[in-house]
Amino acid sequence: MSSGKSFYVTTPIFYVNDVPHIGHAYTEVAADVLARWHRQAGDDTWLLTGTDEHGQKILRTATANGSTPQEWADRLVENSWKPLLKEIDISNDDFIRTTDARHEENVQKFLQHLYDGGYIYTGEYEGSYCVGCEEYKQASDLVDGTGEYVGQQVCAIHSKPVEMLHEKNYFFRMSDFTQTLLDLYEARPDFIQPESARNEVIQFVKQGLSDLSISRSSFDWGIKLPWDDTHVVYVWFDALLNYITASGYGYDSETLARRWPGTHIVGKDILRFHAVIWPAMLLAAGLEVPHQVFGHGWLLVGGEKMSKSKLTGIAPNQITDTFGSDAFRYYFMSAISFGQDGSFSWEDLSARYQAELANGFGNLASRTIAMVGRYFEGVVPAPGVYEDVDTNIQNIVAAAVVAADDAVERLAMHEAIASIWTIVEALNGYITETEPWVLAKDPADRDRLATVLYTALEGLRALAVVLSPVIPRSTAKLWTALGAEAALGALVAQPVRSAGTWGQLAVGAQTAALEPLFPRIETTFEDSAAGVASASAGK
RNA sequence: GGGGCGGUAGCUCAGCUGGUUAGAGCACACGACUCAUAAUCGUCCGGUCACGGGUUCAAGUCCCGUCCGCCCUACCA
Repeated sequence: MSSGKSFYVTTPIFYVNDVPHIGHAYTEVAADVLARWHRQAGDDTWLLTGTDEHGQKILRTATANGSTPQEWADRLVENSWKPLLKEIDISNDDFIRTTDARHEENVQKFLQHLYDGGYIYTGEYEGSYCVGCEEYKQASDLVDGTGEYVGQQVCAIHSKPVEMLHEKNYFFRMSDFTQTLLDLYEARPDFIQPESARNEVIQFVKQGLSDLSISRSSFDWGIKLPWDDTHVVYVWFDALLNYITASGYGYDSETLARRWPGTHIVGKDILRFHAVIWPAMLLAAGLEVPHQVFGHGWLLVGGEKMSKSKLTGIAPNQITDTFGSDAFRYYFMSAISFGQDGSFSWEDLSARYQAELANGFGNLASRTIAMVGRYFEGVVPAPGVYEDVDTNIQNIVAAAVVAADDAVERLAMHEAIASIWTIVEALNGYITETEPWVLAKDPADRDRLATVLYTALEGLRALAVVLSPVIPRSTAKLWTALGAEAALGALVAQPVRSAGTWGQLAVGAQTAALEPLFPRIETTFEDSAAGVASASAGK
């Protein structure tokens, strides 16, 4: 399992104060599908996710809820975030919290290292401070005043003027890295993907980078600067470091060398932090920059970025409760081009579930297993002489596996699934064309019948293996029904890159009856515009 | 204001470095079949490729402009 090359993939860490929505789940699923695929490919895979727990906002909510920030974070991690991972079957190898000792201690080491290297200096931060909010405001948070404050800029929340305050801060010399970063983007076109994201970052950096204020002294819920404990480190500086503090930085150089550099899957909103600030931090510390930063798109509901305030925010369990985790994973991975924005609608989800999972893949498994049960007492029959229609299937399977692996390598999960689906379509056509139910009527066609059903079973075997990273639950059921485990071992241990090699299913193995993998679901949409749907599982 | 991306069949989207009659899935209609989750298979229907210029033997595909949509514009997520 660990003999292959390293594949270290990360998700952003959840800001614990957020409410889990399908956007979080989407990122997690994408990273998880990649991780599962690489694991089955034999790569030395590591999937990291976790939570970001520092910052003034969390301190404030915790206080408002009558608890300490640590207790507050603990509660959210256990009640919201870990359950989310379970709900959508995320196979993370580690879960880091920014309040972990391994994180806090080594963030301090990192800071000290930069400080000693001369990359951090004392400066003065100047900003518009709102006394009501007790925080600095950006220009976008200010509006024109009215009434007695006409002509002034006021806080959008309190409608009162802001004060210009000066505060001693420590700054990171990020500006030093402007050219180095541009050279990096130039030398490694795949460093930032997709192309659109790369363009945006390059244009931004070309304007020149400023130094970054990395400390705060107005509150204390954060990691203290080792040389000045009146300051805590800026939350992003803290958060980004999770990717290396989780894998040995500062305490286990062997593990760090084995994992790092990693591949970061992020939403395009936080691309800049990962593609600009983070590499600059690493360069300053003399560490390798990430292998790749991939910025995926937004999920759009009704053509707009979904949001709670517009009632388009959707909790993952609204979907999984009705359609199941596999359907959730399949839908978002197949229906949306990874990297681009994608439209979500209940109608689309429901239609694809029905057409692709239930009628396409699920029914293919049902009809095949049922015929083997009926015509061969459930025993995998020995194939006879292969004809052109049969070898054609073999070729399609082999080609699909190669294409899928190539697509996953490019993080194009949607393309991978499309390639895999050519097998589903080919097999459904194959069965219709070869008419095993007709062959079954004449004993003289017994051999031919065996060949046809073995071909269908082998196709299903390959499908189970390559779809396992995407829809782990249903493929596991299929694997059991195929009676494959005895001879081949666990599904998750099946080497995905050789899934196309024909004839792996053991002749004589006992198959088992299969309940519908994706049962028909009757849905009604009461108010699809608002993203509200009621659905009930039908039988 | 600056920057990025997009505007292709009813819907969701493919169309790479320009090259024969612009593709897929879904939906719709019709036909075949009955192993299967009223599933499957086949066929038909459907587009002035946002708009206006330009380059070219040839443009959805390159250039310019216009209109429309989404996003970013960084320091306490």
